Amino acid sequence: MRAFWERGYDGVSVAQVCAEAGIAAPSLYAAFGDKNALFEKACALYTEHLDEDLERDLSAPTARQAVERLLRSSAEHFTAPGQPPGCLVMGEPRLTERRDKTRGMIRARLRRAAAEGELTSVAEADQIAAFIDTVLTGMAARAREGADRTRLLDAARYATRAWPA
Amino acid sequence: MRAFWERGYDGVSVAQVCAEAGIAAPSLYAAFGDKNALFEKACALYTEHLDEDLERDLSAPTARQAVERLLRSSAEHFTAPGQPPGCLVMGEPRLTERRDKTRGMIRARLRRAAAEGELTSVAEADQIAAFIDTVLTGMAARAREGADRTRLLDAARYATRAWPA
DNA sequence: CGCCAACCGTAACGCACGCTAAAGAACGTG
DNA sequence: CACGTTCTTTAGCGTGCGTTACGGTTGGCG
Repeated sequence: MRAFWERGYDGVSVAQVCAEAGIAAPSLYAAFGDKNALFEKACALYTEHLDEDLERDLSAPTARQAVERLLRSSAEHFTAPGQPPGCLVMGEPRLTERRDKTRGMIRARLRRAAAEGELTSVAEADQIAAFIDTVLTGMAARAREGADRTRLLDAARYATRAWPA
Repeated sequence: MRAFWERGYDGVSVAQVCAEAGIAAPSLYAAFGDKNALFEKACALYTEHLDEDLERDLSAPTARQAVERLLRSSAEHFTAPGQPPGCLVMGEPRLTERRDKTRGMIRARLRRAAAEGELTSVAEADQIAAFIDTVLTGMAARAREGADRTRLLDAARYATRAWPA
């Protein structure tokens, strides 16, 4: 998981995984099948607590608080010490499906806010969702190329000021 | 250039470039040297008009207008019809240097705004620069995975509302 | 101690890659 | 028409990839 997280599916060779894991290739193949299956296992491990964290953040009483929490915890996750910078899901081209899922949850939360009167319309909710998606994607990419936590949190803080109270 | 733009350096094989260009490998090697030199030529072509466009956008009278123009023209560039979606520079891990240059120009423009009193401090300028960097990076990534122009412009519009007038 | 089964590392396969040498075609010049 | 130059094509090199067959080692059990 660490290797895929750092360098992506195509950037990691099976030999490198074997070296980092301290085992030989046949053992790895006996345990996981092939590189694809190994990657899916790594993804499953990575995304294990992702949905609940997401739901926890998004369950805040107001959409503004929900987005604030989401952006803040994402910035912290993308720069967690002892872990690779960025996000395995955001950095992997083939995981479009998983990203769409997250986007759908954000959009749903904002549409709920529109239905509850916190936002003026569903259209506004979708636009803000697109904006938040963009910021999250950017934060992950910036983290991977070395942006530190402070800078990401700065970006997150300004992003939450984007729509009027 | 199109091939590298669409799929990145590692995602493009010399054989594919040859097929798309309608020439054989030795001709390509005679003309460009090797894959790296070809890529640098493609980058030079891509970035040819990039700095002037950037300076044109950033030369707006106020920093807010400068950022508005930059975000808007970037959103349009990332979704230009007949061209690959996204940005060659933003999508290529090895072009960190080029991205840093763009970031430096944005930060310089916002620091100027701080010096001129449009922003309250250099610290605020740097924070807004980090935010704008993040949004730009995210817009390029979102464009590459299929986000349409409308969505990117929505994100750009909300990003410009992030700091008070 | 002897046996069997499970495990592990070595070595190799087929393939695609970046790259290049040498054969062959096209073309202007005498 | 013959020739020399220039470009293109064919074919192949070495390397690293994902993957797997095989022989040696280890460890538990009678």
